[in-house]
Amino acid sequence: MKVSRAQQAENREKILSSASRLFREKGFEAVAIAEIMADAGLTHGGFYGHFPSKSALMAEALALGPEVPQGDLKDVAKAYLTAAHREAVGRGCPYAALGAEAARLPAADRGAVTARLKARFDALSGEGDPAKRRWAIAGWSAMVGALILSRISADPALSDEILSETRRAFGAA
Amino acid sequence: MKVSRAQQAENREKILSSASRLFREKGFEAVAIAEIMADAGLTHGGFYGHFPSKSALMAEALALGPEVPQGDLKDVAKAYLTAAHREAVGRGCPYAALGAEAARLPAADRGAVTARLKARFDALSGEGDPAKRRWAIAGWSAMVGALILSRISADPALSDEILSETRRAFGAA
DNA sequence: AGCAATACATGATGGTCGTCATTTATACAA
DNA sequence: TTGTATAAATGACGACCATCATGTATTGCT
Repeated sequence: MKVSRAQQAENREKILSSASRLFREKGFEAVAIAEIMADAGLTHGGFYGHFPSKSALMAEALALGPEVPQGDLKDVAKAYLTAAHREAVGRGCPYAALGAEAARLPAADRGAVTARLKARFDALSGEGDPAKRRWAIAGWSAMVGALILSRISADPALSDEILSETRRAFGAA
Repeated sequence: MKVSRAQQAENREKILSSASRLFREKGFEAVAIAEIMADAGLTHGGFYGHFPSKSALMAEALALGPEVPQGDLKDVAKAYLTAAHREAVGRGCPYAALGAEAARLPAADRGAVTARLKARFDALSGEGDPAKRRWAIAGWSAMVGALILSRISADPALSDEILSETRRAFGAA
């Protein structure tokens, strides 16, 4: 059964957002296409009318995710390094949830993520200020790393400490 | 065919080290038990004599990996944030290669990694010096994050920049 | 209004995987 | 030396998955 053009576009977006969330929650290999389609309210057969492969879907889903936060590093740290973000894997940072799996994608499929990454560094860097750019890169790395490590720790105290101490390293209480 | 006690222990270690490398290279779900066993020079059937499940193997394999590097943060950064480390995923840092997947393990299976993580922070922290501990946590987070982000980038220049700028943020040329 | 295009549903296929039951051959104890 | 415990090999099972072929109903054009 055919659907309207508008409905088709809507379905594509729904597939993409379902995939993005499920991939972050369970990992790329652990999610089946049928599961994504069901989550989007469709059946598995229609998938290949929207995307050429599961990897292509992953490549697009990776470049989704929350908008680049506004403000300087300190503000970003205060919003990013929270227990709520640690818990909400499915709605959180794609680099922290899927970074290692993104790195395993063939280089040809990593163009979109790379562009997003570049844009984020540019947004956090000053115009032509090398020192500021350096701290943007090292600082953003610290946030992603801290979130991942805090998620690994089975000890809640250590997990909290990783978040709070990294926050304080940015001068954010 | 039964083997000697020594041979059995040796086999177990071989399974563990093969698993550790393959998991880092390809991810947890992408590696089959038969593949691990073949890499260890055995067949798949013997696996469950050594480990109760694939997850249990993952939990043990995660706590393996390179020794905690000696020296202060600057020295660690110089050794950790290199192109060679970025390329050698299978022989590199388990947190950077498997961090997100480790976080998805049930808490009961994360005890060993958590202990390793704690030990690393303690090794990098001064004795009872809160400021030093803060920088150990934030600094180690930055290294793990930078390595992951540099592996995501499909643009070699950006990938190199992430490593070198983060290195310089530690005062390491 | 009628028809051709097509988006999604249904169903199938070939392959893979984790796990377990059974067999085989060897180590170790008696 | 002989018998038994057992580590690993072989093989099987049920489930699941990515992808594709075909059916079907609805859209959008003429």
